[in-house]
Amino acid sequence: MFEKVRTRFAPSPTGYMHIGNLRTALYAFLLARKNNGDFILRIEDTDCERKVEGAQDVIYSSLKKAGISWDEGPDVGGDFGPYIQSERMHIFKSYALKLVEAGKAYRCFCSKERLERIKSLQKADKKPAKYDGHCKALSSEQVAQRLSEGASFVIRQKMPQIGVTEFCDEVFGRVSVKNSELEDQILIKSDGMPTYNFANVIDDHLMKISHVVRGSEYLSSAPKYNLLYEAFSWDVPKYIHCSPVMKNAKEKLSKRHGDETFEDLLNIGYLPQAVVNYIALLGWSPKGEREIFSLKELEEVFDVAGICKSPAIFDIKKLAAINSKYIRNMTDNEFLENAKPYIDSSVKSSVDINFLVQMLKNRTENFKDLPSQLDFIDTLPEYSADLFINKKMKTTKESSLEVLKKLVLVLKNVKDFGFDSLHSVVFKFIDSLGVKNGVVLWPLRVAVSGKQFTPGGGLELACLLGQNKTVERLEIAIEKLA
RNA sequence: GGCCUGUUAGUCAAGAGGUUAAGACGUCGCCCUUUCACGGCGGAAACGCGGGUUCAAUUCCCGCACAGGUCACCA
Repeated sequence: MFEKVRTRFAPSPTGYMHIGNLRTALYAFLLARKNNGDFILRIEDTDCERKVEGAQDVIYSSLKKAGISWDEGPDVGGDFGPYIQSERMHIFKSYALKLVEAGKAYRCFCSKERLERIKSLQKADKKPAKYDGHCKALSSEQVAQRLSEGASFVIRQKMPQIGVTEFCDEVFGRVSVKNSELEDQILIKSDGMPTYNFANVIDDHLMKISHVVRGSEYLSSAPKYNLLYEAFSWDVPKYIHCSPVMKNAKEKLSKRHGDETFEDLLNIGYLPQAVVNYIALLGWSPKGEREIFSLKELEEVFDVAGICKSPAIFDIKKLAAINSKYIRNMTDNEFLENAKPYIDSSVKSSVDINFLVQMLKNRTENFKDLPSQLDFIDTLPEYSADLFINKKMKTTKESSLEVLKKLVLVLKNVKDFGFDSLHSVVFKFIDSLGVKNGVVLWPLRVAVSGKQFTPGGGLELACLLGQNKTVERLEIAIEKLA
């Protein structure tokens, strides 16, 4: 049996990190960490057509951004290398030959034409397409004969004809398939290269992988894998199949259809840790009611038992909510550090940055939103006088005009334009009018910002802008309303 | 089409043979001596359908529907 928990992530280098893949990597990583095991990164780059320049670097950098570290991999080495599948090609054939010698696999000389013929016949018969085992019965003389003729061949695994193969998936439970459903799968292609399925089993065994975490699309081929392990008398790893991350009830999230990759999410302003936290929750749930977990905390809490069987639809609103929680949990300095570039990009005039941070921290969902939220500071945007109308506050253009006319006089005479002083002056003013706060504060906020939504209240904004700008903008509003 | 798998509110999800069927996001309403995108409180909203088994089923079993996956010398 396996001495140690060893999991792996085996992406092919596509040039981006798919959300579903990242989640698979996360689960594999967490499982290893939780059990003081090893997490291995193996690059499956045997699909030459799909090769993309620099794609391996994307894998490294994305995982690093996510905080996922690996104990063995192409860049860090390890005792079970090489960790790049294309460098392992010499390994596989000898294993297949062992199976042939043991009578558990055989050479198949069937032409592609013949295979296609039987397939189309089966299809016409509405039977599942399956290799008919034509070459299984070839005698060793016949095989030697064909070999000496230089005939090309593939190596196929002999599947049992009767019985069932079943296994227990950690997520899906018992899964069983009738052996008669199974095809004599190809292990080695006619060019001498292994098929993905075969290489995978060999690599996982050689790398002593104890738990295979992967997408549920492999669920129905898992019995085939098991039969391979059995043919070699190897320990079968535990399987953890994960249902896909969907964009809606019918379609998977996919880059090809324009859906966000991990990198895309970071580019539109989501914090890597928030994304990791969110996708951990997509298809897995912790015991209690807590939702916010750092990676370190996830390493402790993670439990395969919490993985859910059904597909999960990706909901960016939930991500946004989690992102804002992460922002709120930042210290003021962390917040400033992250927000500074965005603030600077739209605010050139000097403002009290600490005051601004206080205002923004609890209201920011995504740093990328900041420039458009703050652009009013430098220049008052064009706005419609209709903004002054608010049913709930019972403000109208007329009431706003009246209030602002009086308010501007009050504000002109305030000595100390600090928040506390301003607050007491304005509330005294509100008192003297005998109206609800909103009747004054709403028009103030609109006049000062020209916006419907702002990152703070009217008083805060006035304080931020300072006396001159505030008075100036109130006068503009009065003109507009008059 | 064969086979495998899944189905709790709009979404993520907890859950158990007997529960007022959690929680979160979203949504709606109310509150706020800091007005809106903050905060607080509250509301609406779910066990796909049909049969069994059982005193009792959403929970177990069987069908059906719907959805996904898989059936390559692709990975």
